[in-house]
Amino acid sequence: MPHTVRTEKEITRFAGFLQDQGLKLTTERTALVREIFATHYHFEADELLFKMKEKGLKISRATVYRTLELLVKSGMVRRVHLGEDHYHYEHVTGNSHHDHLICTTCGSVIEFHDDVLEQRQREICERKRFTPTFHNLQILGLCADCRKKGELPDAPDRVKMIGAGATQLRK
Amino acid sequence: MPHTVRTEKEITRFAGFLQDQGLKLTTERTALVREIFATHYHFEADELLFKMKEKGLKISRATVYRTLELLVKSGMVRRVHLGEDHYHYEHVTGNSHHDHLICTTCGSVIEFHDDVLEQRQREICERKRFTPTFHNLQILGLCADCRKKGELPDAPDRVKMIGAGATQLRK
DNA sequence: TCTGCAATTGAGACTCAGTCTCATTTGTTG
DNA sequence: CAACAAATGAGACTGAGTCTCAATTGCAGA
Repeated sequence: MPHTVRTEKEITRFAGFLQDQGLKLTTERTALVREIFATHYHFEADELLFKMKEKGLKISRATVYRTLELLVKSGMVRRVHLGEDHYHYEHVTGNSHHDHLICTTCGSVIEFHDDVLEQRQREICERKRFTPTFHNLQILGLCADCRKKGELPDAPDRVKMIGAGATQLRK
Repeated sequence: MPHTVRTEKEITRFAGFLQDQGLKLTTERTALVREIFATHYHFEADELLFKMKEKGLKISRATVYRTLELLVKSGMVRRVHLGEDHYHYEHVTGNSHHDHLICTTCGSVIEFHDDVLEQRQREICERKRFTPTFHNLQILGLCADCRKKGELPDAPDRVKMIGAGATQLRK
């Protein structure tokens, strides 16, 4: 599979970040960035580990987590809560910030961005003399498809997720 | 320490819920509800376990988690993410829903509620034909006090928390 | 091109929140 | 008060994520 121009650009971007920090661009890091930017949904750390293994690249769990941490620091990847009890990751492309509608029945995730919401949040912070750096909004509920199928909303504490994912990934 | 009328009322409410479900009101559950409704900040499950132990009531971890689950189901307690990698809990009193401003420097949590924000979220859901059941908004940043002290905002992925809490709670 | 060495890696031990099991105990209904 | 389902405690277990340390590797300078 040929690497797209896009992913190669991201590798260059990451290389620049690493250089600035006096860190090194290794083959493992390169492979991980390539995979992450070829993935267009929210993924879990262990899922990424598993996919690398599938491709015959043996990269340790520690390296996966370490690289994700660097990518988050560089701003190229975001770590998000999607109603489950562990993190998901998503790559950040260009215009960047968005929030999530999460279907508690089928697990699908709809991204959205709304300037009115953002502006109102800034106003609230101002009133409370709070300096925001980041925010995180998940709306849980039932997507149009599940609604149509006559599903009933789950209790909000019982969010099950579908995943492109692979369970029992370890060892 | 005398139990307030308020907490006794909550016990009655929980008893009603349990009865409806064909479940039993045990001494452990009563003690936990009392403690939870006497606590006016966001607490962790292990913190609750530890406080019970401190009071000489030995209630197992399993019971603490099981009771919290029931309380969440009954709507009397809410499980929230506060930027850390595990859950916090808060009791729900009366008018209920709010969101959180979380200081990434000192860990303080400011609650707020804003109807404009809520209304706008409903509009967004409508436009996406999504049926919301619940939402969750955390704004991370720097509180007024930390701002005054000249603290700089942490990276958003590095949220440390103060706690009224007790580390090394197990066993 | 080669060298030196700090940065990086992998393997696996470890942590920590949360779940599960099962033998024993307890609340409630008849 | 008996019967029995529900609940409990102890501790084993799980799964995500972190840490350690010896071995390896990228890269800046000779």
